[in-house]
Amino acid sequence: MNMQTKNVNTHLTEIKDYFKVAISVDCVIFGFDNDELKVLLIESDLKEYRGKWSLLGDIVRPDEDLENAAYRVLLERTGLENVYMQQVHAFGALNRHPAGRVVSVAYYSLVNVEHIELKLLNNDLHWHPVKDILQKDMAFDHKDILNTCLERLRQQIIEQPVGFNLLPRKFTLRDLQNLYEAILDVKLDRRNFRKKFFAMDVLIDLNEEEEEVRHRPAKLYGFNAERYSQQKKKSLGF
Amino acid sequence: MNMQTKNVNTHLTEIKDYFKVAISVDCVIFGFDNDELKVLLIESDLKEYRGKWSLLGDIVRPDEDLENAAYRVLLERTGLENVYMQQVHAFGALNRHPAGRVVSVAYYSLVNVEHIELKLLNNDLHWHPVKDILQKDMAFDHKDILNTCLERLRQQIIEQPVGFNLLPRKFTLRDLQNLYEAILDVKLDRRNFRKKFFAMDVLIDLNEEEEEVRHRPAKLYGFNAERYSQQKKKSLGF
DNA sequence: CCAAAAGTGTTGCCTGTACACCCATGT
DNA sequence: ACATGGGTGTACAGGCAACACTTTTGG
Repeated sequence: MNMQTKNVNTHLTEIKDYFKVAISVDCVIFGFDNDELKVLLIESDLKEYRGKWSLLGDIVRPDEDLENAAYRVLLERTGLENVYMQQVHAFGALNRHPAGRVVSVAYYSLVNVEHIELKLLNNDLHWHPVKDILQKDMAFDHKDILNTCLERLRQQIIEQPVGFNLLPRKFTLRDLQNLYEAILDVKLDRRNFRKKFFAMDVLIDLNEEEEEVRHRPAKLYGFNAERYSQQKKKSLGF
Repeated sequence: MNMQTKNVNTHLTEIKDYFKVAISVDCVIFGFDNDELKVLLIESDLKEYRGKWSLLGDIVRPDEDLENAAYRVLLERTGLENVYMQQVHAFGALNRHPAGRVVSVAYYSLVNVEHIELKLLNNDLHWHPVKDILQKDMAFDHKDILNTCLERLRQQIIEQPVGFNLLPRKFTLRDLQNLYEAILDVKLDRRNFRKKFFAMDVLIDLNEEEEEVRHRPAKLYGFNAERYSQQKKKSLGF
């Protein structure tokens, strides 16, 4: 075998290897319930990760782009469409997947848990408090992915009011503040918090109140999506 | 043309029978010269993009992770190691590559143009003012990638003093300000700019001055990398 | 001595933060 | 009536932005 041929063959083999990779998406689906930030997980079906929790993901199909794949996973698993979703990071460590080379693109999304609950029954999905799950092992490098997405979420909600996506259509200011306190793991001043959001001018006063609470009922607000998009640039700066 | 020097893009076409999906990295290499933000590009060798400019990228090999691939591209093309680099976004549109499905992970890096100049001679790389290149067509979706990375860079330098990576080891405050003004495309107040950076405490007074200028010479400063890492969290907030 | 850019402080404003009392409801 | 959380305003401090004159060098 002469040098030239050898080089060519070697190279072709290597080139073929280049295509033995797969692309997947992993979705970090955040919800907010019971004043806790939660994440939607499934038990891993790989024997290597028996009993460990896994994010929702799938291989990207030849006929769909990355975003489509992420939305598809979300739709298949939760039945939800038109959800807030954002690409966060690509994870490509060599041995991150036991079956071979799989590069995964992580997305995080924010959903209203109430919209999902019914569908959970036919499914093996479960909401987990993020604080708890971070103490445990997860499948693959999903702990890394979760941490990275959580970090991004924290950064995001102090820059833009994306937190609304986690709340029901009607909510109280206390709900909103609990959300921020849970995600950022801080205590915030009630008066200053209100001032900030009223100044942002993204709340719609629905002229309704809570009911069945044993204290003064709080007013209910909605989220003004139109004003939100105008105000994207403003920082919240906690 | 022998096999060794052939470009990967050519291989893609040749072996399209085996084709499934490939992962590549694309590097947006920023430099700062002549008071302009520049980006390092190469002329595309694909006939589809004849005469158009392309980012520096390559297929990710089976034995390297994403970051390694990006550093390899940088090393091969510029001879530089230990460069500031950051992953920005994964691009996976269906038809972004004419030879087939290639998902590309974009990285941006900041280099000191002086460290590269000599090596450019043996190469078909060229620095382009970012402002100019954004007016022109680019190969693939590289304009998107460039825009996304530029946006990230802008965000980054107002949060952390990463701009130092674009400057020589010794620089004046005017250099630093020019850098910020060029990247952010704004005019900044000289006194406030100085105050801000002195307060940040990341500048080392080298007790040296410019020479051969026909006006009062400016003092030269260095960058205190140690203090920088402590102060990462502080915002600059322009 | 002229041109050109370097260097230097103060003030007002705006934003963030700390903080305490009265109000409406259910029990 | 009481317990519980809802709703509200003010004062202080720190950070940001606006602004003009003197200094040093080369020509």
